[in-house]
Amino acid sequence: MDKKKVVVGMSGGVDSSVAAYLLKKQGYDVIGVTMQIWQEDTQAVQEENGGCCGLSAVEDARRVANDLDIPYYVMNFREAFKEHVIDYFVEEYLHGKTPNPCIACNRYVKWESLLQRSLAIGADYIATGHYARVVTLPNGRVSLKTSKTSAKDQTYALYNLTQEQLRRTLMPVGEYTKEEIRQIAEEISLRVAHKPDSQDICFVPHGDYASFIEETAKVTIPEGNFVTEDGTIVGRHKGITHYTVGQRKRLGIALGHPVFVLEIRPETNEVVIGDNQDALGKTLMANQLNFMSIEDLKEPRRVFAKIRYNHKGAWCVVERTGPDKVRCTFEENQKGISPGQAVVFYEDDLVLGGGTIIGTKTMNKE
RNA sequence: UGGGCUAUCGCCAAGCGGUAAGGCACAGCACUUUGACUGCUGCACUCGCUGGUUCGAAUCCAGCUAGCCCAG
Repeated sequence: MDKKKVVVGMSGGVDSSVAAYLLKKQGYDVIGVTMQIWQEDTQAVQEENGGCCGLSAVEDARRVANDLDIPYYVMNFREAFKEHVIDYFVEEYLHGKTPNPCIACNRYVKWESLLQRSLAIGADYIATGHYARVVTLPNGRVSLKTSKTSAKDQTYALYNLTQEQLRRTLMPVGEYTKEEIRQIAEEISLRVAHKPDSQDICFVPHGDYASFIEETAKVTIPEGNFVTEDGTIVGRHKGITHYTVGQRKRLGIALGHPVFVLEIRPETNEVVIGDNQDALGKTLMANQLNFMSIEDLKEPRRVFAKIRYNHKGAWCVVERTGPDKVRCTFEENQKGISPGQAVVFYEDDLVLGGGTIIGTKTMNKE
């Protein structure tokens, strides 16, 4: 009667399935929900995951919910997803940036649309199968703590959640390792126990995101020149959307030594390349800030920062340089600081906050 | 059409008589809820062509072909 009600976002995968199980076991009134985000109606029931079972995300989730004996619904979030994730993704690439759609999806779809609708049906919380831990700090702030093992930690993709969102969030999976989660799944005989982890951009199934952008934006991305920093033309590129700062492979130019993308210039349709040394940098600027463990950044702080999902992290000093702008100065050179990607700051195992990379020092001529 | 030089994987490039290094590019795999990075594996039964010398040649010799350079 006084049980807290929680909506669990179920993808049909192992993690969210176990999350639902754990919450039920913990005494919550659990409701399973699968979000329809990009799949066509007809595809939704045909989309395959892995070679043998061929069950759709919805089918898997529905069956798990049935096995766990919890109510289950499918909610349509295609509109929000298109606006906040797909359109954003396409726009960023067209402007020579490198977006992270997962972060946008978390912030605006899962924790905005899903949360709202969950609250509307009387839920107290929403929960997901993310490997992260929600913690309330002595200062009253709610933040994220890295998951039990750094081997599988997803706090990076969640740095953008607001205090209000975090207060309504449960992430039971963060207390376990991936192996433990799979083991639990096996113990309770979940049929998805051995389903492979998801990867790649979910709405671009075959990895060809450049074609996806052209189709979605209904534009043809023009070819252009590869140039070196001094302006020498060294080759032709397939269109700026095919590249990202720090990229080495698939450039198609043989200079006898490895070369990397240094910069993408949408104005001139040029992609600047250089050698390994040129690809390193110690400084980045970021905006669209969000703080978690602290309310605001007033003084420079030495923090551990990640500049991409799988970055091992690096020490830097972050300091405010504007109303919504910080500069981050690393102690060691970093490779592939890409505008559009997120930089997330950590203090010990707590997420301090983060922002969106807008450029490096050299690019801003500072 | 006098002289000189060079012709080895898509590109660059080792090799100098003993049975084809390496880098780039490319492909596959691993890693990965983004793009990348990174790691591993694969990638010339053949060295411009034709002969010759030799037990044995990409490596020496001759001719041919092509390109480059210097002279005209």
